[in-house]
Formats: sequence, structure tokens, C-alpha cells
Amino acid sequence: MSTSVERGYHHGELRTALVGAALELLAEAGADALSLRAVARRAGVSAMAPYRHYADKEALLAAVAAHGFGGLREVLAAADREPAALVAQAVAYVRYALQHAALFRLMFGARRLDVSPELTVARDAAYAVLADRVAAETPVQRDREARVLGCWSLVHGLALLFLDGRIGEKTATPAGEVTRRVAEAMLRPVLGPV
Amino acid sequence: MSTSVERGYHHGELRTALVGAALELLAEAGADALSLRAVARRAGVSAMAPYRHYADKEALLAAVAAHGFGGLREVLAAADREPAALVAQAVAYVRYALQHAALFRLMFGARRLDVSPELTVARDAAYAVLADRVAAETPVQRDREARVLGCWSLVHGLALLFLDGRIGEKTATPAGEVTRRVAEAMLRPVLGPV
DNA sequence: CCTCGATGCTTACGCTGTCTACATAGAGGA
DNA sequence: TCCTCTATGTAGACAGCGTAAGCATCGAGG
Repeated sequence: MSTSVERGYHHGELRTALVGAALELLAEAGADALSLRAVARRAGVSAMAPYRHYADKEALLAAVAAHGFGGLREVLAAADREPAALVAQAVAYVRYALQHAALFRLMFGARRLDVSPELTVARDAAYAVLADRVAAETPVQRDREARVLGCWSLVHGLALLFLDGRIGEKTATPAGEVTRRVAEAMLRPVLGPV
Repeated sequence: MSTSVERGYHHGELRTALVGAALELLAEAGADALSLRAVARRAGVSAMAPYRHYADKEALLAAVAAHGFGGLREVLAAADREPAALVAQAVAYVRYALQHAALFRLMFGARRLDVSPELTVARDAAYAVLADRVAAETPVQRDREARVLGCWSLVHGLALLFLDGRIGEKTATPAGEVTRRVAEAMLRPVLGPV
């Protein structure tokens, strides 16, 4: 059997190849170009082939989003091993959103992606990295839940405002630096001196 | 001339009627149902008629989004007149997002909506209400910009996490109450006792 | 009264997601 | 060895979408 370009009637790895093709399209041409037919085309397969592996377009997008949350989890976990782990995670979160803009938007795409358990698991795993760090640095049990939510909201909102071009238009400051400053300004009083 | 159902060849108020029809569709059936043809249908007009008033679908969506920012500005301004204005604005922001979920998502839809000056103006006007309040309550000039950005991110992220169903699934606490708690937990140390 | 520009309509094209029906191939039992 | 069964991929069709081109209608101003 051939492993790369050559293939016969059956693809062999279509399921993962489709996610890969979707990620490429997303990175190269944005969300508007992400049609099911275009994904199939790029995978070198007919328009209906994806339906053997995914119930419909939404299901494929859910798999793509899950992949995105996997990547997010990795960068957050890496940042968590740095000193000033919380601020590092905030910066990593925003950086990931900016580097994978279309994918990041897809991940929070609003649809009934929740039906996919795979997506839910990947999502929760990514957020657990952030939530655990916040919880660990919040001594007072009473405030813990609210602060986890608050920090999560802070980085997520910051990422989206960057993506929407609401920040960084006027300032020449790099996104990472802005993120660090905002995170420190909001978290310093909360967590004590970093 | 007839004002309601009856109309001849020309509509007369198509431009605003289209925005109204789009808002209705958005509220009733969500973003997926918001096709240009469906909007035209609801306005009682042919599929091509909207093009006399908007360059393309994006342009109409920009007008709809601008309308949404107008509404957001109003509720924020009303909240700003309450005691504990900052927390009240946070609650109002989240409430607006939840009550107009599909519209709210459209408002931050990521596309090149920025080309519409009308949209930019409406957007900036809404955020000015929040930014002014934060600035007014941030005594230290040095932190002001970072805190404006931080508070903005906080409420925006919170709203989106609610919309995505990430909050409120497990807790029975009403959204407004959760928002209030988070806002207070994050802002109390920043702004001093409310 | 008559023209002319603004506004709306009709038709048509390529693209999309998805349904139905058919083709192929590799694996397991006869 | 051959034969069938199932998983996988293909072909064609359909309705709905955004939108380009050209035609119809109307009201305002000369």
C-alpha cells in the first residue's frame, strides 16, 4: 500500500486527513473558505466521502475545534511551568488566539458543538490547566470559584478584543506586552506581588 | 400612500425595514437562518432588492451590528446611573449578551465589518460608556489604560463564556448574580471597597 | 406633460450541504 | 481457492445561498 500521494479507491486515513485539511484551509484562507466540499477536495476525495466519518459538517468542525483545544492545552501547560505562571498563561492564551485566529474563532463558534463529547473533553482539559493555576494561587476558598471564572473571562475577553482589532490598532506595543501589563494590573491586587 | 401591509412597486422604507427584518430573524431563528434572501422575503421584497441599499450581505450585517451596539450603549448608560455603577454595567453587559445572544455574536462576528464607519462609531460609543466609568474610578493615571482594557475584557469574556454555556450549566445561580460576584471579586481589590 | 434617476423585479450562474443509489476493495469463512 | 459481507469511496441530483445583468415601475422636477 502507498502511504502518500498514491492511493487507490480507499484513502485509509481519511478521518484524520480531513481534520488536517480543514486546519490547513482555516490557516490559509480563513473560515469563509472552510466548506465541506473544499475540505474533501483538499483531501483528494469526493464531496460525500466525509459523511462516512462525520455525521455532517458540524461534526467535522467539532473534531477540528477539539484539535484546537488540544493545542491550546499544550501551550498553557508549557506556560504553567514558567515563573509567574499565571501571567505566562495569559500571554500564551492570547498568543495562541492570535496565531490561530480562524481556528480560535471556530473553537468558540457558538453552534451545537457541545453535542460532541470529544470536544467537551478537550475543552475542559484546556481550561483545567488555567483553572488549577488560579485556584492554587487563590488562598481564600470563598473567592476561588469567582476568581477562576474571572481570570478565565479576562484572558478570553482580551484574546477576542485583540482578534477583533479593538486593541493594537493605535498602540504599537506588541500584543504579548499589552497582555502582560493588563494581566498584571488586574491580577496584582488579587494575587499579591508577583 | 399606504403605511403598513399595502404597498406598491416601491417599498419606501426598505433600508430600515431590512435591518428590522434581520433583527427579527436573528431573535427568532438564530444566525443560521439569517440569509439575505430570508431577510428580503420577510420584508416582502425580492431577493435582489437589498442590493439597492447595501453593497452586499456583509454591509447589511454591519448595519444590524451597529444597531446592536446602539442598544448596548443604552443599557450601559442606564446602568451607569445606578449606585455601584461599574458592577451594574458589568451585569447589564452580560444581561444584554444573553438576551440578544445571536445579535451579540453577530456584533463581534470577526468579518471585515470594520469597513463600515457607522459600525465603528456605534461600537466606540458603546465602549466609551464603560471606559469612562473605569477611568473615572481608577485614580492612578499609570494603570488607567491597562485597567480599562482589563475590565472591558473581563465583562466581554464573561458574556461569551455564558453564551457558550460554559457557565451556568452546573450552577443554578442566576447569571446576573454570578456576574455580580465575579465582578466584585475581581474589582474589589482594584477599586477598593464598593 | 415628459423625462430621468431611484428603486424594485426576473433570470441566471456557480457554489454549498446533503440525500439516494451504486462501485470497490479487503477480510473472514466455505 | 473462492465467495460473500461490510466498510469505505463515488456519481448524480436537489434546494437554498450570494450575487451579476438586464428589465420594469414610479415619483419628482423641468
